[in-house]
Amino acid sequence: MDKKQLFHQFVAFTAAVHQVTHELTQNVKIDNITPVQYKILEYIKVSQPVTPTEISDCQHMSLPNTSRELRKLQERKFIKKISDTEDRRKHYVCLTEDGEKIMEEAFACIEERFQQLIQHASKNDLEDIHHALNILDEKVFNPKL
Amino acid sequence: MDKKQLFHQFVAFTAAVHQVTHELTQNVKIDNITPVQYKILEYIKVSQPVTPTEISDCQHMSLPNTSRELRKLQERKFIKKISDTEDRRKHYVCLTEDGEKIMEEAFACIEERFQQLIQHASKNDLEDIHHALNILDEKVFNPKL
DNA sequence: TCCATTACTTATCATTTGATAACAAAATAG
DNA sequence: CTATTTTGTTATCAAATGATAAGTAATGGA
Repeated sequence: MDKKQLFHQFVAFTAAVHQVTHELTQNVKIDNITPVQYKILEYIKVSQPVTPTEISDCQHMSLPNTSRELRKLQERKFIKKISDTEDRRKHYVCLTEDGEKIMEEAFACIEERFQQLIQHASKNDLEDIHHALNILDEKVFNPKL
Repeated sequence: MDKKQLFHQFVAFTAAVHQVTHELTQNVKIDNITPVQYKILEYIKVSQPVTPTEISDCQHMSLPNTSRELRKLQERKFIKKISDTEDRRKHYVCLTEDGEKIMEEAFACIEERFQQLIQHASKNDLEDIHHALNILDEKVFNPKL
């Protein structure tokens, strides 16, 4: 396996991944939420509780801009902030009940589309996919130091 | 393999893919080019010649906005337009020599980072990765109808 | 106690991006 | 030939995002 060739395959693959994730998420239309706000909610949903600094790092945006978007999400009652009892500079961000509700709906919508995507896969195919995801995760996308 | 479980693995995987592609491309800093413009150039690079309509569809942006960005890229001599001799409404967009140059540099930069990412992979690992990419492409991301 | 650092907020401004209307030219269908 | 459709452009406006300066409060170290 030539490493150069593998790179080209990798590029094509990531392009396909971006394309498909776009298709899966495009019809998730939460009322008046911007793409960046959705990304933040998605991150909170799977990682809560998180601090603004973690969101900032992970979503590649500055802390002031993160703070602004969090304020908007808080005003709309999708998230809440709890300050750390140890270090009172820190704030933990969580979804509210409303926030949980809309994110569960969003994920359900994405899952439905995902299931359509693999509807024709056999039991063996599913095993293969599972295994392939593991391999790539382990050897490329989540390399253990 | 439970399909629900597979979905969760899929979500985590795509998040990791986005994260890694961001890291691979983040230090590609072409002088004064916006993210959207870079995306367009990347698409032209791998698919040229392409029409504005194709770019518009593929990059999920309106034709007027596509046209605007193409004009800017043309003003900076990164791309050129050639009209179809058959159907003179159509314009084929290609990279100029300058455009080719900057995109080759960009890809070289990304490839370098990619090679770092897999530097510790054995010959067998590379085979595994190659195979895993094929499986996923075939069964999930480029499903043949 | 004083100073530096960390975590976060507020405010402001510029740029990028998205949305839409109006238009022109070429092709195509009736 | 005329009407419609396709392909693309220009112009304009609103909204989202990015960048930066300045400030607050809590922590921790000298």
